[in-house]
Amino acid sequence: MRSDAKKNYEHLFETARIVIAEQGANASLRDIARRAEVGIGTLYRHFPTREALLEAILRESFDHVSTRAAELELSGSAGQALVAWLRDMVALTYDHRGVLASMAAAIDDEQSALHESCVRLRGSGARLLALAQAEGTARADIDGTDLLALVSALAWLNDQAPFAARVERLFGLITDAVMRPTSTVTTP
Amino acid sequence: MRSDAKKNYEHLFETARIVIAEQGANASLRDIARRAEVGIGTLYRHFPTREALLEAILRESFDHVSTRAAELELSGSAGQALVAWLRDMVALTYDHRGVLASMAAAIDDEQSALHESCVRLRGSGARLLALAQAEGTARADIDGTDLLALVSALAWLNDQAPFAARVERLFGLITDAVMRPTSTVTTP
DNA sequence: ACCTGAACACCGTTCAAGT
DNA sequence: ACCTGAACACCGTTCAAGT
Repeated sequence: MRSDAKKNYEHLFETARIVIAEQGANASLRDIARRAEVGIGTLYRHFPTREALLEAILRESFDHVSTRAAELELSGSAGQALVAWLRDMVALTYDHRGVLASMAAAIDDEQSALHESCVRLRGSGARLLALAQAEGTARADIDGTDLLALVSALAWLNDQAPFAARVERLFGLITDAVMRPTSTVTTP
Repeated sequence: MRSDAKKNYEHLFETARIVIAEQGANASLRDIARRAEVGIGTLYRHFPTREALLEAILRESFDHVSTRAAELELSGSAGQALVAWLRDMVALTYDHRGVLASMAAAIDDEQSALHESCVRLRGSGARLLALAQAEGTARADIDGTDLLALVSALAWLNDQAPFAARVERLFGLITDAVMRPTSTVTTP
């Protein structure tokens, strides 16, 4: 990359980070270009889709959650590890309003720049879930996609003003539901 | 209302119902006016805001849920009544993609044309919840707004393609969580 | 190689001019 | 009274013309 292009890229990236933090993941791309003082075409050259821009901005946070998840896999209690992962995921979306809708859409869309990251994230949760299920602390009738769905739903609630204050409590309710082993028929 | 105005109103209403069923609650208002073959100003005259249009379209469904809720209040099991109400609410949003975001926003916004309907809806759920709590079949640490939040979250999941197929199962999970009485300290 | 911004096809919303 | 559609201020996205 030419040095002027690199400068543009980085300035665009920092500006986008600020604007998206302010206005959420659906902020105007035109506005980002304007505030970065580059032509709109330059934004499209560096980030051909909105997802590509989001991916760049979220990459750090994604990596953070993945790394933590790998650590958590080695921790003593699989149940506690799973709850910690759920907390990490909710925190991720606290920092980035409105990204969960894009992330949800990316799960089944292999063309999306967010696809790989989201699948990887789901995988990290799925592994912790499987461990907790094997341990008997998580209910057996859900999978990694269900888990992602639940976290996404909480994140969505967090974006709705009248519900935001209740996410904490509802997080507890949902965690309870996930962490309660389904009653199994015990043969004597 | 003059007869020509009434005709416009009704045609606009039917067209909007179709377009919103097709494209969801965020369908283009311009498109609705075009398909109804009236000027865009005519749409705004009859429905000054998008919420006003949604309210008109949803009124029937709202009334249906409210009426059912009143009947359910009289039924034998408050717990079963509450679950039935939750099902009704999810069904409401099955028929009207994308309305829950507007409904959520309307809860705290007294200016919204949807405000009254949403508050009434929340009230009907809250009463059923209180009965189930009194009966001991619903957990005591949530209120009507929490209930609406949970239903809204399920409805949102239903709008996300990769999660839609799982809403049934997750409905069960969340219902389980709501219907489990919180363990209380029993004094001997 | 990269940047620019006009151009195109859309929005939501308002309001002067018409009937 | 009511309807119309141009007008305004925005989008996202593309691409010919520039350096």
